[in-house]
Amino acid sequence: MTTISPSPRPLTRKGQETRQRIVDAAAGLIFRQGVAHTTIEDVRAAADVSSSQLYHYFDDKPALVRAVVDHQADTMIGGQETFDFSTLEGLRAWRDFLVAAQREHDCNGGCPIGSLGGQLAETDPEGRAHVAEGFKRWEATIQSGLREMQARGELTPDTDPDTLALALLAALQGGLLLTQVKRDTKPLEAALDAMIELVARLSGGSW
Amino acid sequence: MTTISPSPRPLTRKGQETRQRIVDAAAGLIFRQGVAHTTIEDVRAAADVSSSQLYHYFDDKPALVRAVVDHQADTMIGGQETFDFSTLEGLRAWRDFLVAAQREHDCNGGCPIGSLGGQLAETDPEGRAHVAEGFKRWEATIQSGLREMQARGELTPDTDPDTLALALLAALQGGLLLTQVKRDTKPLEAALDAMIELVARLSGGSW
DNA sequence: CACAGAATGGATAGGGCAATCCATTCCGTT
DNA sequence: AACGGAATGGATTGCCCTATCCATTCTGTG
Repeated sequence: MTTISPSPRPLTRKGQETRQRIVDAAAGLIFRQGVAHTTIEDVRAAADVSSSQLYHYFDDKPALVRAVVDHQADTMIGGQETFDFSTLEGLRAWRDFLVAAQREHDCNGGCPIGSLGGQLAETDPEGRAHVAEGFKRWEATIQSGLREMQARGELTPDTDPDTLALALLAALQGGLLLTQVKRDTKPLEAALDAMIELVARLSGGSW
Repeated sequence: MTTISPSPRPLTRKGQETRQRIVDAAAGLIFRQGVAHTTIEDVRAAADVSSSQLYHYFDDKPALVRAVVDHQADTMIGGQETFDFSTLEGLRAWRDFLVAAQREHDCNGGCPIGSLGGQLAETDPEGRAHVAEGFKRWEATIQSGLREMQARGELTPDTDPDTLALALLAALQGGLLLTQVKRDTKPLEAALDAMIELVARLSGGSW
């Protein structure tokens, strides 16, 4: 579900499949090697297409990268629909899931969206906008959980669920970055545990 | 104070000045445009040196980038020596300082070290190691503050100050990343306020 | 002052990579 | 079956950028 889609180019089924294959290949390569070190030739080979196909479906490399950003946002957000952000148990299950996922990658790659943010923010304004949009959608899912929590009276009335959701997402991003750099899941664990602990304590105090 | 310095090349005063000029120029450019979009030619022009000088002082571009990482770590950590991490007022003053600093840059650039981490982690193992080292030093200053706080009895005995310091740093990094991507200081404020609120509440509860 | 090594200048090679171009083939529609 | 547009193939262009090379000028030391 791409939020920013300007040109409704006519695409046959086969075309959509090819396009998707390109995006998938690009997403994998970019996740593993970063934007700058992923060449069009790399993507071309990995997706098993010709270079003209790449430029048939995408105007240029930045356009492909934007498609990857949207794709990663879709994947990431979709993969978390199973978690319940409106209970402490749900939040803790989410935390365990995220930590396990990092361990599986040996702490490589960081956040599929966040790491793109750091790479694009100062060099690709449009790409940055797409990342911001992805974060916004992600934030929304956390927000709705916390709002529900508050509606049930399990969160202090003077707590702003939206601000708390933003803080939670920030802690997650920072935890992932530190984990990626240190190749150790401790930072991610510490960051999420701390924020969840705060949520727990906000079920009674004031903030 | 570079922690990793293998080759003690003989340098005259003039040489050191030139080298420093190169690192300063590179640091500024990289902060503003990222590693990949900063060319040796850019640095050469900004530092007003010849290309042979660049390769006289640095083996290659990655080596220059490592020097920049160390330089940014020194700068960042040095610039925070004035803050007292052992009191809530100190932490809040630090928070205000960081937020103000981001506002001054119009939320551009993100964290001088953290943003480098995201760019180097998967493509430059040595660079990543330098970033990790920088974080380690940064962490240490926060740790000592929180330990002192605990020693004064202002922090619950069953709180681990080192883990809390790590969480604080993670929240900061995530806040900076989101702030950079959204071009809005709210994420940084939310992240730091949340963590400081937790610290405040850990002056009485259990964790 | 003479010598060695450091510092500087500038030109250039050489590789990598984004993007273009011209065909050719496939596919749906009438 | 014929037509138009989509999809594909692969060669090629042209630029950007890292790194090297050789020559020349400083600077400190004995």
